[in-house]
Amino acid sequence: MQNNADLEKEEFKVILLSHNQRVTAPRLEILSILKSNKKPMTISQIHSEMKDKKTDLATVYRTLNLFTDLRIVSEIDFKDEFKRYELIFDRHHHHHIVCRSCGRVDNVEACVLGELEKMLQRKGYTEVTHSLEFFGICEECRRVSVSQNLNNQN
Amino acid sequence: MQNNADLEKEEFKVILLSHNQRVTAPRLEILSILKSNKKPMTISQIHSEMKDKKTDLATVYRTLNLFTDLRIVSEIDFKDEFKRYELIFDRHHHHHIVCRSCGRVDNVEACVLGELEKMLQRKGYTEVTHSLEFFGICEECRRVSVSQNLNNQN
DNA sequence: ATGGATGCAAATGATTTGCATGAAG
DNA sequence: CTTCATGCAAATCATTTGCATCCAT
Repeated sequence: MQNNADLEKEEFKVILLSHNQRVTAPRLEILSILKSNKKPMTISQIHSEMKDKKTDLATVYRTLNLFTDLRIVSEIDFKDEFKRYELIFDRHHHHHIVCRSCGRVDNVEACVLGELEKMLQRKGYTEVTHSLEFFGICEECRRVSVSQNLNNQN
Repeated sequence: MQNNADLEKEEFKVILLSHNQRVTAPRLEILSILKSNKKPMTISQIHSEMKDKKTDLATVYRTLNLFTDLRIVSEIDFKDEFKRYELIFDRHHHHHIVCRSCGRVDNVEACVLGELEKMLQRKGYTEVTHSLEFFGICEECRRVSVSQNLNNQN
């Protein structure tokens, strides 16, 4: 009888093999970390969550670049200095909203861009994709900043 | 009688002064370059278009960071290694589509995200903005690649 | 005058790369 | 056994920063 970890490992093997890629320990562990985290992760977050501490940062970079090319992950830009990565398979298309103050990330499930993409295809573009991120101040940060302003009034 | 260049210079002075910023030659020239180019530009594109060849790259970086903070320009990510910048004032809100093959950039005037932003505000987020870029293969690149495939068939 | 902007040079830091070794198929 | 992935170290390259000087106000 297989446990969850084994099942997951089988799933990841299938993914790698179906892309004609070798199954290696770092690749499996990176996929597992991405799967258990529900939010886009930076390279160094991924690296520091690895149990296998001898895996080099360069391997993590190479692996995520590979996965991006294979479209196993998508590369996400939150307008800071780090690229972030998120699994594509097993999650439906969605976007994010990032709090400009605390960095909190929520998913935005709705996507209304199908019409725009169709319009672009009518203009001659093919293989149209898009990258969309929202930025704002989350409720908690707004509360904190309001109470700070009150404190400064005395 | 003022010519166009003088008028433009006056416009840029007003912008800088209204943000309590000093009017300097590099700042005026960078604004002018951004205005005459209708597409987002990289730092090094901006720098190489400057007539004043003694302006340092560091100054261009500092100026664009300043303009971004002041929301005079917006910083745009085309998922390559360079940040790009575009004037905000005097152009209405729009997005871009970038050809993944030749890099050609077109404006996408329609924006259908007002509803989504309202939904996010109902969820507690304030000061909501978004970044949206499209990627695809433009008609010309598709034609080239089709004819290349034909050539390879003989 | 004087605080801020610039040029110059050096530092920073994320990302990439060359190469020898080890592991996957 | 042969191709490809990895570890390690060094290189790369966009971007930032320290500092002396210059200039806008």
